[in-house]
Amino acid sequence: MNFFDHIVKIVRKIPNGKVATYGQIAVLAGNPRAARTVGWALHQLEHEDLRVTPWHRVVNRQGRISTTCEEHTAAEQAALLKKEGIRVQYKDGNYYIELSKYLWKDQ
DNA sequence: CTTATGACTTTCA
DNA sequence: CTGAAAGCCATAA
Repeated sequence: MNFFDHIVKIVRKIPNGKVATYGQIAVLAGNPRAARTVGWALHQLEHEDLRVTPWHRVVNRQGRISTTCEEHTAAEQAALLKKEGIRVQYKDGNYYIELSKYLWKDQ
C-alpha cells in the first residue's frame, strides 16, 4: 500500500469531534519522521478523496492549522471543526485547538 | 541518481 | 507558548 493511500486510510479513522497531528498519522502509517509527507499527501488528495476524508481534523503539533492551500483556507478548516463541536481559538491571524482536550487517542 | 519542495517536528533561545 | 534553524521523508522532474 502506498503511503498516500495508507495516510488517507488513517485520516478516515479519526473520530468525529477529535483531531490528530501530522506526526501522529505518520507514526500510524509506519514512518514517524514522515510528517511532512502526510501534509503533502493531504495536499495532493483528489476531490473525491477529500469528500470522504476528514482532512480538517489534521493539524500540526502545536494544534495550529498550517494549511497554505488556497482552496482550503484555515478559516474554512476552522469552520468545519467548529461544526463538529471542536472549540477553535482565533488569535492574531492563526487558529488554535486545545490538543490536550481534542487530540485523538489512537484506537 | 540528484535536486527541489512542502498542510511537519524537534531543539534551542 | 513563540520564533528561528536544522533535520527528515516521499514524490516529482
